[in-house]
Amino acid sequence: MEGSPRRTGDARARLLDAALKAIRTRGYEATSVEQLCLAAGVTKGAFFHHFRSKEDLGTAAAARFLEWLEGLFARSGWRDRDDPLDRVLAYIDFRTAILRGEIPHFTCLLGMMVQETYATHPALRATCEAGIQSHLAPLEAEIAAALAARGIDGISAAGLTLHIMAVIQGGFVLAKAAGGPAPAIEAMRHLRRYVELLFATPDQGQGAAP
Amino acid sequence: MEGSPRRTGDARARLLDAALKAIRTRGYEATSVEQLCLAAGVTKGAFFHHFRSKEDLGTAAAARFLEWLEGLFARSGWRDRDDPLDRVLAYIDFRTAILRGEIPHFTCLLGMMVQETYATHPALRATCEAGIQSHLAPLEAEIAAALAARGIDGISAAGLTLHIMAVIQGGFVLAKAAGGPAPAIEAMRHLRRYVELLFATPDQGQGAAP
DNA sequence: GAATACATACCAACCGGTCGGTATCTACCG
DNA sequence: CGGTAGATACCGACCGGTTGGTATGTATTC
Repeated sequence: MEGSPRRTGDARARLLDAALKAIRTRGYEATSVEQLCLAAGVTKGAFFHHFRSKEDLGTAAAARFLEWLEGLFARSGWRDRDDPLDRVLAYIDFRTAILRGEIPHFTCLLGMMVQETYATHPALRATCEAGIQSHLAPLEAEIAAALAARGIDGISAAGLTLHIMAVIQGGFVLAKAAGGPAPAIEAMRHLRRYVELLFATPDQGQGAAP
Repeated sequence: MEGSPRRTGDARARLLDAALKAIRTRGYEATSVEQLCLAAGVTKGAFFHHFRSKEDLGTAAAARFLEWLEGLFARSGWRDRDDPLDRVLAYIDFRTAILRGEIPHFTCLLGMMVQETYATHPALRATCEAGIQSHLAPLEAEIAAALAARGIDGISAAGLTLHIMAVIQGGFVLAKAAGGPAPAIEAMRHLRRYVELLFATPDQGQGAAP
């Protein structure tokens, strides 16, 4: 009776893990619930016990991915520096350091899924957008602090945060096209240089004459 | 010879047009050949007369998209300036100017499709990669010329081209997440500033303000 | 004994793809 | 000039397999 190895209770987690891998590899639409069940070693009954629909699975997968991502970034210690600018650069450096190994291991489930579903599954689109925003919030706070510390105005923290995320997401796209992380790494190198340049510029915010 | 308005012969073009729209809206996997036939007003027989398979349609759609894109950029006249750097900036400006209207009208079929197929359809992945490279080649040439003209080394034209494309593709991802082009426009603004900063050599003041 | 956590069996709709047939145009022959 | 053989363009019924989803049954836990 004691220590009985219960197989029950883990079906949901196994399905979610399978979903993360599958969606990051083949995308949301190309991932069928049958394949997912097969990969997770459960049956369809288990799937629809834990998820009302495939879309519901997508929502849960987005949440799970975000959890995993936040754990990863928390462990990286990118916010441990004293200077806000150093934290921003540390974020970029960590993002670059992640770019190794197999493509599905470093790409973004939210970015992939939102592209497939923005026009067809409004709920999934909103979930992905919220997830990205949630991940970006602390970065934006650090950028705002860095801008304030150097007295730079004329540049919004939100805008620069968006730009950074664009380079990251675009890097993923190019990595998939190239079959490896090289283009993404190159793009991140330029991004770092931009941030350095931006904060090194002696006098900023002269954009009076467009 | 002349004149005779033949209704036949346009099925392929209609299918391709429908495919461009559908893939840019819902993606490759979520687009079924039956939906395509319905949208194009033809039957399945016509589809499989012109395309061996759905993957073949994907290849043809990529080629068609590239054709359309090249026509668009040729008409924009971004290479008409005298200075190579101005051409690069004109490319960025045109890319920014395009960011209007409905999302499927300005996003990239190649970037979308390659993400869905990089792991499952190697031929489509290669086609998309080649298409992106083909579009980028003239931009890279202008960047190389601009770097040479200012005597800037330590920066590769290919790398900077990749970075620019990453911002563009990432902008599309964020636009789909946000439901509008605003984040993409913001990212492009930063990209332009980066290129300006990069080419503005502090000790060599070449003030060619337009 | 009620709720939870699954498994099994099943379904209608849809998927990519095939196949036999037809209408139209072109090439060549006489 | 008419006839016809062949290629091209397209139609629409059909196929086996897969899709997301359901209905029901059963073992375990609280």
